[in-house]
Amino acid sequence: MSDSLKQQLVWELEMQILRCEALPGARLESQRRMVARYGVARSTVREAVAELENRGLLEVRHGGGSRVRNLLAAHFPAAEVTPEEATLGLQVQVLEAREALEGEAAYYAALRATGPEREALAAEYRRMQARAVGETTLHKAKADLTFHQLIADSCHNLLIASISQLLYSKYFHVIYAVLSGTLRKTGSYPPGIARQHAQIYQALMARDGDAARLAAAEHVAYTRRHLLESARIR
Amino acid sequence: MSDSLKQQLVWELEMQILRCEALPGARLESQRRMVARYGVARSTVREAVAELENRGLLEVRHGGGSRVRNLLAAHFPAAEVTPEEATLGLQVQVLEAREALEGEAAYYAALRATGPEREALAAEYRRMQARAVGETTLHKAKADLTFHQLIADSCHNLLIASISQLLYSKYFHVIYAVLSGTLRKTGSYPPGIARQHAQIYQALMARDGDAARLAAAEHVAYTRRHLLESARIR
DNA sequence: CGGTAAAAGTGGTCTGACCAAGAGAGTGAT
DNA sequence: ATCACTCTCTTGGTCAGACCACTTTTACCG
Repeated sequence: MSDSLKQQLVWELEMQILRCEALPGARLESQRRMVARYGVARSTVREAVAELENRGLLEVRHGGGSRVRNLLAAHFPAAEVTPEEATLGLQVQVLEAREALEGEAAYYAALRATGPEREALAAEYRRMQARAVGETTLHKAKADLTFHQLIADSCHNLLIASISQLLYSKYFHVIYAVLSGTLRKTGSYPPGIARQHAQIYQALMARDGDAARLAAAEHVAYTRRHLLESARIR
Repeated sequence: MSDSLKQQLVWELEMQILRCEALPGARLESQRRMVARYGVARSTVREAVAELENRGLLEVRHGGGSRVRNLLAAHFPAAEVTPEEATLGLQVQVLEAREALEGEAAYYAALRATGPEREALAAEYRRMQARAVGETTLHKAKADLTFHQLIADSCHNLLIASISQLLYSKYFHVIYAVLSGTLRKTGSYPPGIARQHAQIYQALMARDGDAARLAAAEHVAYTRRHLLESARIR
């Protein structure tokens, strides 16, 4: 017994989401474009999209398009951590999580990133380098996270992409405190950071998963060492 | 901010189900009749119905219409109890559950049954009386349960109606064993049964909740006494 | 560079039609 | 009385095209 056209479209769109072809936060293709792509009626598209919205996978806005939801967001309703809450202990915890997460993200991104994703990584890396001179600490922190989120987005693991997105958004002030605290105490951007970004980037382009994982983990470990040493100097 | 037409219809239909205006197992109004009743487009109706199907409240069949699902069925996936499994101990347990359930069902049905529901109860009661002569035990058991299910359906408590439906269908062979076992041992239909049905019926028609509850509970207690006495004779 | 307005894009709803599946009624045979 | 079969009607599924309402994007002006 074959499934209805609507059900087939539901599965097709669901697979796109699960396979990270449509990432959390990203716009889903418009209903009219789906009509053209799949050759079905707009009412059929609407029913399929409505089912995914109902199941919590999509957020649909009248006139505003449909977006893929972060499926973990509902399980993590904590508010964004404020600068005042960004204690040293919490900074260490966030770095621990990042070390575990970003190593694996880099590993799989090295192996799985598609052509367009690699190009996006290259463009973002160049943009990050070009802006390394003269940018404020806030911009540097944001550029760093944009780069890492791109890596997470390119590893084709919906959980890693979703967790990264939540981590970087909810704990942005903690991550920013790590960077700005280190800068305040050492007077300069730690020189290893740029080198490590380069190592991560080169491993990604070389599709060397092990090297990417090592470089990413060392990148975070290096930051943690700096953080703890700076805390000791006080 | 007002809700969409679809959302309004979803809530309207959901309320019908929760208020027992559309009972578990019953056919929902067809899509075309909803178009006429609510003055909205058929695609709007379809989207509303699809949402309720997706949430598990409805079962929709191509060409076969939509039916209200028993929301407890999914939590009670046990198969129907077979005649061989209908032990004396299980018969007693079923009677205990019936005593608790049917007393409350009768109470609220007495207070809440609508005009058409009272008419349906009256018609079913007359039909049950008319067929009391010459019917097989199986028919008598089924007529008895039809009457009690009607009472449950008329009490406007979705949980009571749903539990009753599951109890009468999954444990039909246990309930039938109670009746046929009593008949086998005493040689006749216990005379109190018809009188108790009459008492229940009269209390319902008089909208006497307390009397209905008492009569319904006594009806089951009487059946249990007979069952246990018959078991002792063996 | 910022603000505003217009245009374009998007979702929501509608009308009317046609296709496909199932339910119910009627009839005949056992 | 029951079962099987056929036909009709009802029901859901899908479609094309149109229009309304909301949001986003673009272009222009100060």
